[in-house]
This record gives sequence, C-alpha cells and structure tokens, in this order.
Amino acid sequence: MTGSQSPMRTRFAPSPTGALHFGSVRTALFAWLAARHTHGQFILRIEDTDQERYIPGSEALIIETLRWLRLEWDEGPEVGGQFGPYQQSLRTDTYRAHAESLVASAHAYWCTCTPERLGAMREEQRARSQPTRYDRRCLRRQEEVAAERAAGMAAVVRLRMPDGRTEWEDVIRGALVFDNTEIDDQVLLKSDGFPTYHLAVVVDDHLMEITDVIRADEWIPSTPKHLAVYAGLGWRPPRFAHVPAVLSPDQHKLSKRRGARNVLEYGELGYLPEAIVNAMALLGWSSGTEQEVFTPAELCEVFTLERVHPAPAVFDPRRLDDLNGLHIRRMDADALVDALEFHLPGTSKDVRRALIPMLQERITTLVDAEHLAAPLFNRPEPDPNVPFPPRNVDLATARRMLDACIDAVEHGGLDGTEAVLSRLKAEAEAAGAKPRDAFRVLYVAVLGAPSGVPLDQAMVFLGKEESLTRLHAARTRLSVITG
RNA sequence: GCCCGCAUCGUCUAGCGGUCAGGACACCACCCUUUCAAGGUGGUAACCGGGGUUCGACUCCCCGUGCGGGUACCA
Repeated sequence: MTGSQSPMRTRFAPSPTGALHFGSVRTALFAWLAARHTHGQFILRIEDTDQERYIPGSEALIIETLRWLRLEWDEGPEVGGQFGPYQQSLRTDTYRAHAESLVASAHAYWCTCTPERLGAMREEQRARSQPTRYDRRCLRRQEEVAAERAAGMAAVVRLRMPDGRTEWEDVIRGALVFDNTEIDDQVLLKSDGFPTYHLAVVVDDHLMEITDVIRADEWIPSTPKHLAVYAGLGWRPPRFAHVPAVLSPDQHKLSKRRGARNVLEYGELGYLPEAIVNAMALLGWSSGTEQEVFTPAELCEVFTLERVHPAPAVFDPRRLDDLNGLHIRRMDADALVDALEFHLPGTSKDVRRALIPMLQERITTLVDAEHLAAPLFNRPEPDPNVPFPPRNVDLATARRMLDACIDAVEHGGLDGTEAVLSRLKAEAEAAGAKPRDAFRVLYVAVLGAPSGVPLDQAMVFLGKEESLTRLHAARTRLSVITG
C-alpha cells in the first residue's frame, strides 16, 4: 500500500523559543506521518541560531512533547545519527564555510552597512511606495568593504539574489512563482558569526539529505531565497510542502504571544496522545473517505501530503473532546486502567479495574473520571443545591423508593442487582411515577447527585454496608421533612 | 506601502464541469434506558461578491472583498 512511494526523509526543525502549541506540533505530525507512510526517516533538529530569542529549557520541553505524542525521531537530539550534530549552534563552522564558499563563487557578498543606514533606507523606500529591499550599496564597493573588514568593522554576508524568476512545484499548493526583483538580498551570516535561518536551513537540509521540506506556509515568501542558495552551492533542492496555519477560534494564527496552549497541558487536562494526534491530523487533512477516527498507525498508513487542504484551519476544541471520548471508549480496559493512574491518584490497579465499566463510556476526558468516581470514595455531604426529593418526585414516592431500596438490599443483598432493579422499577410504577424521575431519589441518596455512574454498580462497589448507610441517611433526611 | 497565499454549513472537511452539494463536531427532536452518559434514527445549516469561458459552473479564468502570511544581522 505504501510501497509505491520512495522513502522520504523529513524533519521537524523548531527553534527553542518556548513550548510547542497545536500549530507547530501539527506541522511536526505531518512531517512524521509523511516519513512513516513512506517508511523513511523523521529527523529532529533544533534551530537555535538566534541567541537572543533562546529560552532555556525549551529544547527539553520540545523533546518531552514529541515523546509524549509518540512522534519518535530516527535522528536528532538524544538519539544521534550519522548527520549530527542536530543543534545548529553546534554547526557554526559548517555554515561559515558555506557562506565563504558562496562569497568566493560570487553568489554572496560581504556587507558593512549599519542597522541605522538600513533602517533609513527602508523608510525612504516605503515612503516612495517601493518594496523594501537592500540597495546593494556594498556590492558596488567591495574593495572598500574588504578594507573596512580588515580594520575590524562588523560585517555580514548577503545573498546576491539572481535576476529572473523563481518557480517551484509545492506539494500542497502546486506551482508557485516569484519575480526575483521582489526578493531582498538576504543576510546569510550575521556579524556575530551565526548563520541566519536562511543559510542554516539550506545547508542542514542538504547535508542531512532531507528529501521533503515540510514547514509552515509563512516560509513561502522566503523559499526563493533558499532556492537561490541551493543553486549557488550547486545543490539539488528538495521538494517543498508548505502547510497552512492553525487558527484559534477568533480566527487568529495560533502563537505563543496570543496564549496558545502548551500541548503538554492537554495531557494534564485528560486528553490522550492518540486523540490529539487524530484531531491534529484532521486539521487540514482528510482521508477522502468518511473515516474520521484513526489510530496513529492507521494515519501512517493513509496519510499523504497531497491531501492536505491549503486553507488555514480553526482549531475547535469540541472536536478534540469528541475524538478523545471516542478513543477512550475504544481503549482496552488494561490500557485505560494505566491511563487513569495519574487522574485517580492513590487508587490501586484493582480498584481502577473495578471502576472501568462505570467510567469508560461516560467520560470525555480522563479528568472526568475523578469527578465521576469521587462519590465512590468519599461519602457525599448533603448538598443544598441538589433538590431532595428531586423535582417531579413527591415526598411520599421518595420515601417509598428509599424504603423499597433499603428493603431490597437488606434482604436480597447485592448479588442479584437485576432483581433489586426490577423491584424498584415496579415500585416506581406502583407509585405512579416515571422510573426516570423516581430513580433520581436513589441517585441523590447513594451518590449525592441526581445523576452519576449506574446505581447498581455503584452500590456493588460501595458494598452492602456503606450503601445502606447512605440510604438510611437519606431516608432520615426525608423523615424530618413534614408533609 | 510592496509582495505572496487562501476562500464549501457556526467549526473541520468531501467535491476535482452535469451531485437532491456528502460526512464529522456542535445544536435540536425522537428511540433505547435505573440517573447521566454512550449508542441508534432523523432534522436545522454552506458553495464570499461581480464579471467572463461553457450547452452547463461550487468546480476553469479575471476583478473585487475578506482573512492569513511575508516584507529583520527572528525563526
């Protein structure tokens, strides 16, 4: 099924500027899926060439996030690989050498213009409704520049953007064309000796033998620069797939600045990694069939970049809720017992196993389990906000239901809950009440709320003694009421 | 300012010249039912606007509008 495509080497190359959010992880997921689909390799590379924006600890955070989601990388930090190192800050000599090679072949040049001059230049261009581009002043005075550099003046290496047009076939968007006169002579090597993204990304992708560059569509306008670097170095460029942005419900692009949530937080909120993967895959991608629920393995099987929709997508958390519930219901009991360990702290495996039949089909997130199971661990206090007797149930019926339940449990026990339930149902009907209403009395009595896990299973879990204690307490509450 | 990208129900999407425009989430109703869920059935809801091309446009082209992005010695 996947044999027709040659193996792809893809990479995810985040900069360590903070935690990963849905947008960035979705890009990583697409790259991972494309590699897995073709039985190729997925590489993780840290793009830490900007010392000013570096945030300590974020590399560890990125690694933890990817591991939690099971997006395992074949090469990269902590796992190594033959093309390392996989942190750009450790590769500065390589970039410098390539920058100098580009200068030597006249595809790039040194520039000593100050930031002040550059700013003034752009301001002027803007005032004249011109595109803002470097005016190539230093290109015309290379001997002076050489002297200035020799004298210790700060200098950068700029790409000499060739004339003509740049075209490429984007895997997701098809033919893309740029007029090179619109493209700036990009700085490739900063005066601090570090490369810019534009140099490092090309050098690394080539040296690491990346076949398909999968990245956010904000990179489309600078792709011509990258293609020019490939050409200048005499390299064959990879394929490009520019994936659309993920938007928040207010239609804005997800970003750290706007408070996009750290993906790891979703784990604490009770979401399963496989549900998150499923939800992210559906943001911008569809299988073309009517299947919507996928395991990660199924996604690897059917995912192709060609089926990624080019429009930006709004992330709807309700969809994630739905998928999370569906994945929880599909889990086998043992897996759920393990997944619940974090959210039902202090419980034994056996206790959690006993809880599964009550919880599995009625929780959306794992944290829901905590709330649903709470009355099974701690006897609920009467809550003034919970009407008792419940609405639509008169006092006489409520008393009658409780008496019947107490009698059934005392004499019949909890071994045959079927019998208990049918007796209670008959009792409700005899009292002229709908079972729907009458049973709420018992739910409030046993669980402290008019709804919750199934009554019979709850009582079995609590045991005969505790069940009777709660039923009697409720009966007493009713006795005090006059009427 | 200049450049680029995108455009189907509220949201995610299918569609690749002729369809009653399909599915999912959410919402509503009903069924099932010991509560709540889950599950089942049904329903409300969309082709941004204007020009072309064509026997025929959601689909192809142009313009506009809207949204997003780029325009750094940030990625």
